[in-house]
Amino acid sequence: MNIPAQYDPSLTEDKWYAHWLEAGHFHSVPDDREPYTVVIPPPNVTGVLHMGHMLNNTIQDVLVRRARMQGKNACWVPGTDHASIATEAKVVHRLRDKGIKKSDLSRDEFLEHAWEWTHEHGGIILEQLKKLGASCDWNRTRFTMDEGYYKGVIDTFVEFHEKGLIYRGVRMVNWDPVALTALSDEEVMHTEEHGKLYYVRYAIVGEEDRWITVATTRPETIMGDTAICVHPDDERYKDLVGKKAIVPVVNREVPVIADDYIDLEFGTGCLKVTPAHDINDYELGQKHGLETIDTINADGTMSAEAGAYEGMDRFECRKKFPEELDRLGNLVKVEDYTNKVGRSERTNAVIEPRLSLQWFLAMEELSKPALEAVINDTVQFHPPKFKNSYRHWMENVKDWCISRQLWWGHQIPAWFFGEGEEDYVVARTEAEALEQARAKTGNAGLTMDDLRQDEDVMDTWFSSWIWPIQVFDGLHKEDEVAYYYPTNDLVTAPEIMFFWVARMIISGYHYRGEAPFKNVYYTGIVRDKKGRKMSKSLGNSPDPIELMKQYGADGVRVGMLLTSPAGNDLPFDDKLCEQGRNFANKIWNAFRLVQGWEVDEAKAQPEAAATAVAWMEARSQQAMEELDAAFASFRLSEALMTTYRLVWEEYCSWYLESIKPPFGEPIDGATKRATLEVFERMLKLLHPFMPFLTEEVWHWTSERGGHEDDLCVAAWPERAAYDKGILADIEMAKEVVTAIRNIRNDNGIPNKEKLELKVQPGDGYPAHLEPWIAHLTNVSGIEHVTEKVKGAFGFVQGTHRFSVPFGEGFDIDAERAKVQKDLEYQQGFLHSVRGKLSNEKFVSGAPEQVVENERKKEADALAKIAVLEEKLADLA
RNA sequence: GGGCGGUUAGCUCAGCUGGUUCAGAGCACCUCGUUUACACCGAGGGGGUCGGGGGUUCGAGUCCCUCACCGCCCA
Repeated sequence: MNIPAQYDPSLTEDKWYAHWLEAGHFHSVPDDREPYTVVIPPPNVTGVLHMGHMLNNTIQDVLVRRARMQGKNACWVPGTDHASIATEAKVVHRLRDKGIKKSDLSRDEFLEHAWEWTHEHGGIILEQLKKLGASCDWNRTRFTMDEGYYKGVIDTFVEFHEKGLIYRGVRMVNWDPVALTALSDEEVMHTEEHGKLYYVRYAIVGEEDRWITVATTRPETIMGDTAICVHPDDERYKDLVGKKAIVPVVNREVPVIADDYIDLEFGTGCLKVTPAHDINDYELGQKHGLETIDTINADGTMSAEAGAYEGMDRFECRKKFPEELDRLGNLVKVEDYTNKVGRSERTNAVIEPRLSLQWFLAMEELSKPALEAVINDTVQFHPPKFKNSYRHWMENVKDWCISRQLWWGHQIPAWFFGEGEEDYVVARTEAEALEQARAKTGNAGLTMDDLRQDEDVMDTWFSSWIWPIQVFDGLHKEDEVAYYYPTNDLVTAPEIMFFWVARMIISGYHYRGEAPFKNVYYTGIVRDKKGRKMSKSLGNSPDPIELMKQYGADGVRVGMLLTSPAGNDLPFDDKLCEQGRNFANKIWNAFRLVQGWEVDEAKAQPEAAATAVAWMEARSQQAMEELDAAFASFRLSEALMTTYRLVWEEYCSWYLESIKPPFGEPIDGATKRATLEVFERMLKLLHPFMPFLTEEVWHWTSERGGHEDDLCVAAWPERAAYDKGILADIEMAKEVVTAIRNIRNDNGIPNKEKLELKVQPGDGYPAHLEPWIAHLTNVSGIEHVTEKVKGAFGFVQGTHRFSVPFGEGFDIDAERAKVQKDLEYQQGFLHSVRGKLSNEKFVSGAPEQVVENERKKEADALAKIAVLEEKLADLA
């Protein structure tokens, strides 16, 4: 058998993935086992895999694979999100490239294009996840607009409407003038931007040369002003309240009103009130019964109300309008100013607050159990710091604007039959709608032609908020949802805590009476090494598929996990994947070594090997204990690191070196079997992190039968009690080995040259480790002596004194200097210990155990100092 | 403006209820090494006094106050 010296992922990964699929290892059906369920955060249907998906899905796969091996009925449901606004924007863009305007198409024609796009791109990202090794149950793949899911979304709308929780109302919404739709607050990003602050004066009616000056960042809205507002306590303007001011250019008389909403310090202390274009002004308008004049069209151009400016872009108008003000003598001054501007998350367009008729879901009552669940840890957040922002948001939750002026999505199931505010019905189907409309109007002759369905669609999140339920068709059937719901863990990004996580918890309580998952693991953002967010425009985002080609999927998975504790951003560097690849290679080579040993059953097990086997057994048990603890608290990078060190440090560097038979000689059967057993156990522990490599090696280490023998479904190793004594003993012995290696290193003594080792044993000296030490240090033997050894290197471990007699021509001065340095350190240490012990308050105040420890430290230090002083005298 | 989190080796991070040499890990770095699994390697090593200041305590990265800086969320 000739196994290549380097592991080549390209030869194994596709092979094993196909094998697992064929074996049906990822497919789940309800049975009598405990379920372990994860629903994927559905990526946008037209998206391509980026580093964020890599991180997120690697984590999910680790959790799912581990659960599967633990004997749970693991079910990871994949799928995609129709992503209403993002997808529609892409389709519009693509049509534009072909010279087609959305406005030239009918709704049906447009949707045809959108579906075409969806079918073309819909599968890509899921195929990419397979490369990563994601063990999703692909038979369960869902899409938020597939038939059953669509129906579920419509049903929720109708049901909430029947309950009176969904209502229609005129509200100030965040308007995206590019996408031509309303957005929820969560879809608006606020950034600081440089602008100007314009000071504009308005003439007061009936007063000679009396003016009132306001400061505004948005002069183009002046034509929509319907009042001037001052603070009721403001002495400067008190006498003007109740008078009228003249809006420049349009020469409209508006009242001067007073309201304590006004900030006395800002600008001039006077506010122009434009209820149509500012949320606060809108509220002021409501309160004071002001007129609303809309001067801006849906597409961001000026409306007919803007007179000569009609049709001009709002930003162009912002430049031009002040010029006219200046000519008329109304512009007092212009200052540079920095203020917060809201932009659309999707189109980056500056949001225009706009009044419109939208659908809303009343949130206050609905969200109460969802708030409680997170506060009392029924749903646990990892890391828990996110609980605070969750609470803050939930305590101030606003009604959810769920309508969007788009075509791609779930069309709102409302049909209008007249122009009156209440002239509509909400129903699951056209037939139901017609029936209801007939009843409502009392007109039995009404036909579908008399009904007009609402053009709008629902917010994307209004479909994904029922994801953990409806992927199992849980709104319509009980069989599967009863088994899989609630799911176990959700892995997602903190950015969508409000968009998605909070709302899933809300709908979970509403529909199932319990939260949809027990744990939420928040990943961080994958950044480049300079700490910048990865983005297309910066071109700093590596192509995950290329990365996997270069380092193997296992290498990339390890790379993603190495430095990303929950909630922390991940500064990504190819180096991390390289480390992952190197680790894979290390495991591969450990396997090559072990596999290559010929066994001689007649050979007795050497003592050193017996010691090593006992130690490795205990050490791997201890590591499993640590691993379980790390998983229990979702510290996955720590879990990986524990495994990494167990394999590389303990198994490869210490264990294998201590059982290696001399060159060309066979190994005894007992040692070989034990070595393979631990190795296979480690393969199991590694499998969730590195599924491909481990499955490959697994099939090399033993004869494997059918699919049920795959590592993918092998039983997770059982924990057992272990010998802590040998762990401590070996730690001491390792120090001895290192000390001798140091003597060789410092004095240029080759490993091949045998050394003598003498020891004056102290209390609890583990003599049984001597063969192990001798094996690793190439000493001819370990001799017990009762007196100090002259002419030797020396070191102390615990109370045991070791000596290595000098060979030919060693550097006595260097040795003396080293001993001197050591001595000074010990003296310093003794001094600090005695400092504590001579402190009356310490001795009386500290617990007995602590004081006792200090006394022991003192004794040890004294012993060491005595040895070192002797040594120094010896070397003089 | 409100809220939250952070500041520990060159980098990324551990460090739970204050007390064993607790100052740790991985990577990077330096020295040595062509020993028959692996140079995608091995052995060894240097490096931080825990952002600044103050306090509580016998004792503080670990608790409290304060300042500075950074990040995130919300308005």
